[in-house]
This record gives sequence, C-alpha cells and structure tokens, in this order.
Amino acid sequence: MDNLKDILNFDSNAKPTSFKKGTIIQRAGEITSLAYYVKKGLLRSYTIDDKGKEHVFMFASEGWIIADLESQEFNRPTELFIDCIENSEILIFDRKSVVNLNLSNEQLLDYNRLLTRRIAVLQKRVIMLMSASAQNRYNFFLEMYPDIPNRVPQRMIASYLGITPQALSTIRAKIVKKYSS
Amino acid sequence: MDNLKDILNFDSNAKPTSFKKGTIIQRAGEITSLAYYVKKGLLRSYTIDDKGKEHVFMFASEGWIIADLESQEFNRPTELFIDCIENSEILIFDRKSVVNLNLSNEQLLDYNRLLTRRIAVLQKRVIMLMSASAQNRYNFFLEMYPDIPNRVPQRMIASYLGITPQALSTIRAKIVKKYSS
DNA sequence: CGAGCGCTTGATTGAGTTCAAAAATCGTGG
DNA sequence: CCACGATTTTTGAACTCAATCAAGCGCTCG
Repeated sequence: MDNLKDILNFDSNAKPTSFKKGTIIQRAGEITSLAYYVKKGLLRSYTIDDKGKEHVFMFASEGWIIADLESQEFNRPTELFIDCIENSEILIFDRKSVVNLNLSNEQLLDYNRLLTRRIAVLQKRVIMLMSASAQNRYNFFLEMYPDIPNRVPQRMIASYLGITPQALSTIRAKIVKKYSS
Repeated sequence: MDNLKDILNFDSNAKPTSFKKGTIIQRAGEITSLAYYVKKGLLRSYTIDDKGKEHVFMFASEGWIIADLESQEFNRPTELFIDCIENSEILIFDRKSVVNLNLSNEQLLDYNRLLTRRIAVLQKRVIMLMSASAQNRYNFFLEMYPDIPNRVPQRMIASYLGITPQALSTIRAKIVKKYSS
C-alpha cells in the first residue's frame, strides 16, 4: 500500500473536482492546509522569486499528492503556487482533518512510509542539485520521471532542474548531436 | 512533543555510544537500517562524488536524527557517509524495529509530524539551491542554523551550500568589508 | 491567416570554479 | 605551554559553465 488515497480511505468522503489546464489552484500568500490528490491529469507547484522568475518545486501526476507542507507545518502563508499543466481531476482534502480520521495504526504506519519516501526523493534531489552538472541533472530527470517530459513544456523542465530554458535547449542539442555523429 | 527520543520512548531500551571527533560511523556502500539520535555533539552526513569531492547533506546537533532514509527506503546500499564533527554521544536504533514498538496512535501522529517537518526543511533547501545565489544561501544558512557555523569548519559549510571553500571565503570577506565601510 | 507563445541559436557577461601559493589556525608531542 | 607540522582559510589569476540579452523560426489556436 503506497497510495495515500487508499491509506486515508478517500473514496468515502471524497469530492473530486475538475480543473482546466492552466487553472491556478493555489497562490502564494494564501494561508491554507489543503492538499491535492491527483486522480487524473498533471499539476505543478512552483515559487516566483523577486525577479519574477518561476522555480518548479515538483510535478504531480496520477496518484501523487501536492501541497506546501513547509508553510503548512509552520503555519505561514504559502510560498508555492499550484496550477494545472493538463485538464485534471483532483481530490481536495484538508491535511488538518487527517488527525480526526481515526486511522488505524497500520494506516498511520503506511502514511509514515509515504512521508519517508517523499523525504527520500527530496534527499536525492538535494544531492543532485549540489553535485551534478546541468547535463547530468537532465539525464537523471529523464530516468527518474520517464512519463513527465512528454507532458510538460521544456521551460518547466528547465525550471525544475534549476537552469534556464536556453541552457536546456543547448543541452538537448548536444545530446542529439552526440547520437548523430 | 517534537522529539523522536520521547516519541519512541528511547529511555527504556537505549544504549548511548560515545564517539570521538572524526570517527566515521557509517560508510557509503554499507547496507543498514540504522539511524542515529544525537544526544550530545555534532554529526554530519555527506556523499563523495566521482571526483572525490565531498557534499554535505546535513548536520545534526543535539536532538536531531541522522540516517540515510533514501537508501533505506529503497533497500539499497548507503550513499551517505556519517561522521563526528565533535566528540559525540549517540543513541543508535534500528529504523525497522520502530514498526514493532507498538506505538500509540498519538505517538505515530507525532512521528508523522516529525517527518513532515523534515520534508519542510528539505523543501526550503531545494528551493534555495535552485533560486538563490551563493551569497543568499549563506545568509539563509546563518539565520536558519545560528549555532552550527561556530562549531563547523568553513569548508563543510561551503560544501553544505554547494559551493567551494574559496567562494565562501570571498563571500565572507565581502560581508566584513560591507560592515567596516 | 495572423498574433503570440515557446523553442532554438548565437554573442556577451558574470558568478563561481580551478589552480596555485601565501597566511592563519589547529593539534599534537615534547 | 611552546613549537612545529599539518590542515584550513584566504587571496589572486585564469578559466568555464550557465545566465542574460537579443533575434529568428515554427506552431498553435483564436
């Protein structure tokens, strides 16, 4: 069991919402404890810095949950925008209410493992960002999320990798060149 | 309650171990499910890349836990070294045994919050690494961990920030200059 | 079919790396 | 407690990767 939907018995009390591509579900500055389970479609969370530049924090396709745990945990306004890259069907739930769900120990342990797994992914990401070149980060991304690249515009991938769209374009050109030589 | 020691009732079955400064507690390549609770002292975890360069993943002072959740979660050999920056007293425990502790729901929810908080910290770190200059990352680090800088060599801080010791040295020089002008 | 957005390509700039060497600090044994 | 060797930090010069600036191409969708 590695799916929060099952762990939290979503079916019972869930009301799926449809969003059109491009819809902004959450804006920086809001105070919220909501989280979004992606039933169908593709979301992303991202910050916008002082210079107006976007930085993609994560993508969430089918089966993933997306939320700003950081702000929620410390009761601060969100720093993350969340929007739809595709038309999506989303289960919205309040993270605060999880406490009141009277979950079994087993469910909690499962939820635990889910959180641990998220930590694992972030650990990997941090180490990548610190130690790998843009080139390697891109290759790693392709391996780790094979389905995402086809569904997401280049500039968002660049943003996820922490580089500019131009740099990514150059990297991709080099890869093509390598294979044709 | 935001301390794993209390959450897991450590006092009962804990056997604290003393390590001297410089001791390497865990080496990359090992398969282990151990985690280390810092009772006293200061640990760090880090990777060593192909070029032999160290990258500090995190520091752990009193009250923190350190482990390679990523490798453990996916049952792979560790990629993280862990060693002692100061003489330290450590409670070693097996993460696998946590399941068998028969924890109460409340304890599990607390443990959950602890994990969530870790995710929050990592989220912040990822966004910093992607969007902030070396200068800003350093300032942020000083604010976030005021006690750590005095206890840790510059080169390790540089490594944590993802820059070279030389770059950090230059940044520090600029800060001093700013205050003296 | 035209306007706008996104991707590419090239030229220039800049933050941070690398290489090298001097200065400062640390740690250890006498 | 001092002295000496080793390690760490600083400083400077040359270089590199990716950012920025700018312009052109191609698609999409209105």
